[in-house]
Amino acid sequence: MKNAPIVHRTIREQVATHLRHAVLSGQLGEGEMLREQPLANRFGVSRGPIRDALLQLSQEGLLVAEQNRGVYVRNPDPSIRPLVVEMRRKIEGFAIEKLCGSDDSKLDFFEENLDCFRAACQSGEMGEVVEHDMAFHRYIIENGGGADLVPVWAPVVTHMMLPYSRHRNLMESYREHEAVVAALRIGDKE
Amino acid sequence: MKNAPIVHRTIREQVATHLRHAVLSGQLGEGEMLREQPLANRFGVSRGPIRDALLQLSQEGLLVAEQNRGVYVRNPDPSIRPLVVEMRRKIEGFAIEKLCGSDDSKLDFFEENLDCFRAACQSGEMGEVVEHDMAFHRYIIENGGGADLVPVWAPVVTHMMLPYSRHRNLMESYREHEAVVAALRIGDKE
DNA sequence: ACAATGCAGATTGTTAACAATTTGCAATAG
DNA sequence: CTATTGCAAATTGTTAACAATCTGCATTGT
Repeated sequence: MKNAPIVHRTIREQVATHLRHAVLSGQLGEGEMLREQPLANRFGVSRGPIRDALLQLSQEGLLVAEQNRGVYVRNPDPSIRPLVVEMRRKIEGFAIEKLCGSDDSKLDFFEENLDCFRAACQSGEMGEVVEHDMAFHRYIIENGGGADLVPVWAPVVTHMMLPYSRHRNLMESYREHEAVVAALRIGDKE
Repeated sequence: MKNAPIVHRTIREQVATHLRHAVLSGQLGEGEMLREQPLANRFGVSRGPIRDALLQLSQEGLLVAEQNRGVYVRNPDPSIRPLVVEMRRKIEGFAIEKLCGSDDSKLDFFEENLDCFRAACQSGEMGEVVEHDMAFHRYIIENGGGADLVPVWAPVVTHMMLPYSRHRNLMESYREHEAVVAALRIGDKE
């Protein structure tokens, strides 16, 4: 019997992805404080899983946690951006290369994701855009690089997407994804 | 009035650094399970901070957490090692470069750290070795790259140090540190 | 004999109460 | 009037009990 895709995620994961989307889609401004109790009330859970989610997002570099003082949205330092951009290219290039000689069934995911991503970009729903954009890159890493590459990749892509949540040409991002998928189809290594 | 260096660290941090040293110094073998209650008893605290520490170390890539099944020491995938090595070089090179034209008072730290590191290498106390090795690299990142670079760097250096905790020439590592400090003294960029 | 089912134990996930720390403001001394 | 001290409220850190989930093994039915 085949397992359906996981439905039972832990509360921590649900809160973490929700907050991640909220920050990357610009619903939460830079420097904005995130208090535990209000978040717990808002999600209808206790503070425990909220704390876990905030700790996780702090580790990813999306938030900054100060001891006994709370957590706020990171204001990214632009000076390290060139380094981060180069690292993202290196990591995803590494994963894509390994993905080339791979099963064609993988392409099905990309086709579907591309459709969703384009629709989201056109509608301008930033929450949806972030959702499918992250899913696209994450799929490349998990299937090409393996589980060990995920912890290395996560903070990099987080820092990449942080400052561009606002002023960013959505359709341009879409064309980049499109180009990657096209290259994968013909097995190119570019 | 001047604040003394922080003495009040949170339990989560203490547990996290302790476990990190335990894994990197080889006291915990690959694949070994880490149960929450036994750890809580061992440290004389409750499960809460232990859970936080395990989550943090999982995010760093040192441990692997499976839902409702526990946490174990990661068995690093050697195939991604070349990529990780290159990333570490890029990151630390970036930070060291920015550290070059910097205050000479910074050198004091390196001198002292170098002494401690050499002593630890000679005595063979792996716990101490890991302690000062990590402190050396972390100081470079925090002072050269800024707080924003830490989340990106942490998983990389973790994955770097994981497989080499055992078969690794300690004195060779020491000479590398020595060379870096010597280069910093004359302001070299290498 | 063999596979499916169903407990019991162990383990993680969640909750709510409690403790410790920080912060802003008011009272007070200089 | 200014600076310092000392609460009081808000907030995070910790704890212990409770709930949900997984694992292994015995039982059962075929």
